[in-house]
Amino acid sequence: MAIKIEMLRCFAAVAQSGNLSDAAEKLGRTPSAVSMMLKQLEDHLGASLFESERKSRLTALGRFVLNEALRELDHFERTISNIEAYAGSKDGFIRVAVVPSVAAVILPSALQRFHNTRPGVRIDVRDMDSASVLRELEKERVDIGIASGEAAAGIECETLFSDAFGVVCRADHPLATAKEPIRWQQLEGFPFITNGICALIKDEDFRAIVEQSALYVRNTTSLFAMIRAGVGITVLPRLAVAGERKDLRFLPVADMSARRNMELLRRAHASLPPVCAEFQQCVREVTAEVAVG
Amino acid sequence: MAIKIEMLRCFAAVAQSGNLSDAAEKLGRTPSAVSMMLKQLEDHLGASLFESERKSRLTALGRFVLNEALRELDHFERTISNIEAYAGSKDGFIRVAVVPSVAAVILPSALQRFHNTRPGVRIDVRDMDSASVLRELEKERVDIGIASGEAAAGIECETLFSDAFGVVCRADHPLATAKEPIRWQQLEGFPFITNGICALIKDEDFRAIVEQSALYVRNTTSLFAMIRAGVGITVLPRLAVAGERKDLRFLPVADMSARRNMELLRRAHASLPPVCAEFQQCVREVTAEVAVG
DNA sequence: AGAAAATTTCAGTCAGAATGAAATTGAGTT
DNA sequence: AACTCAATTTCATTCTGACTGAAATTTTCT
Repeated sequence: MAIKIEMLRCFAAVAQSGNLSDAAEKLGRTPSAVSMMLKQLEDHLGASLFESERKSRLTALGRFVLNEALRELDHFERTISNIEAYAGSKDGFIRVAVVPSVAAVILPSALQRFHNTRPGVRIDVRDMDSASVLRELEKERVDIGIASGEAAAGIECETLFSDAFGVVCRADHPLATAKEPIRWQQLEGFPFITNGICALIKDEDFRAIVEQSALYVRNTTSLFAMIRAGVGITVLPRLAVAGERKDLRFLPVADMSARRNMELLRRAHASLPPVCAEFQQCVREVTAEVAVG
Repeated sequence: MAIKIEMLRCFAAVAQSGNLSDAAEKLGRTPSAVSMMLKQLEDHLGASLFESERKSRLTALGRFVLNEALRELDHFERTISNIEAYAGSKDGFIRVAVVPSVAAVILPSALQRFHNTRPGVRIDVRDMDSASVLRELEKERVDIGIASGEAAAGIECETLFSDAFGVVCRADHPLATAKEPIRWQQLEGFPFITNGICALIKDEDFRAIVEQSALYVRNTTSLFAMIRAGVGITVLPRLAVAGERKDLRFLPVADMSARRNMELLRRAHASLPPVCAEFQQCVREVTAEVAVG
């Protein structure tokens, strides 16, 4: 029997819960059903996925398969929800990919404004990093993107606003009391947490700071958690720190070139429905009102 | 009933063959089975996928679903073959993503050499553009990449060779007889076909040429076909033109900065099996022997 | 309108997956 | 080492839902 998606779902559930009965519960099946399906998969592959009979500890193959399976299940689920969303929308359907900070600060108002004039149009918003926004746009998985970074061929872009980088630290950090904009050299000696957006700053004094950093954190939530915990400081655009202002400080920096441009992106030559243009207009208006940058 | 992958496969087959009975044949099912499955899908979505009863002409929803379905089916198939390849390899398993020119020129010898010392190791090679190589590497879908372009955070790179850009045209093109390296301004007035790699050349004289170009072609095969047909000329790295030399000319250019570096890429901190290192060594050796750049 | 082809409907069949009980295995305990 | 308890596997049975083939319907072409 060929591998089926149900087998992957089943295996993933077991691998993640670490035992068979919990997985069975999660899947809404009896343990025996899960056991048989797992056996089928192992028979097909001709090797075992777990180290022992008790289903904790994966083999190397198991880890590999789990990785692939999770990816495939996620892809499948996104495909289905994309299709269902499109089918369920009578008056139009717009898919938007944005970076988290825009999703948090700009989009809520833009969505509300758009919804007032066009209540029937369905909008799918996904947040991801800038590179992924570009990619999803190229692959025609979304209609509109908002991200920083240069547009690739075949992508039109229009600058929405420009956002200055600054130092992010706890309120009780020595730098927090600085009266002047921070120079990169001042960061020297303080534990620094590098993040994905740091790659945009080319200044060599700053690169030196990044070089010395021992920590690289992708996820913004854990990044803030670490700063709160006093693990170190980081550098982010102002917009990314909006909403975290209570216990954290955003300190302007002297390097005026440390900015990112946020671009409104769409595929060139794509024939988007007219509502798409209206939605973009909402985004522009809200951006102007929020008056960032 | 929820959407299942079989429904997508079924729909894609019908949409692509344009009629139900051929699709049924292709799927190894009877037409009635296919019809029922299709009906299930349409019922679930609450809208029809085809314009008329005869299954040619898709609705807008149909086109959208076909797009998504093909993507998903491809993704699924790749997941399965990845898993089966890993499971079927006793002595190791290496996944490589490379740009087409390297796949054609460097990899064959490198694979052969590696296979001589390590016959049991399975290697999966996929060719794609540079951006996709990076992406596949980041997503842990491949272990090793060969591509041009700057490495993102978390990716180690090592320059393999440097490849000069040149003008590609038919043997009977006026420029083909030039004795001197071509200057970008000389391209003015000739129909120019832009391609994906052109984005790497920043020279503003060249950018002006690209601006005026009315054609953008991604696929290398059709790019060569168009040049052969006399539609226009283009600019490519030397290696990408290797093997097409019979009827096409590769003309060196005066702009010495027009080069791309080909990098050997791997995830930093990834614990790759030792055979991976051996394979990389084969690539380095073959590169040195072919002595490109 | 009529013939031919394609598609849908319907009832019956069949395959494969799920169940529940019983057997087996594994980990921890005395 | 024997025992206990829980987890897992096996097995026979049941059940679900997908497939088939024939008949009905619809569409297209003449």
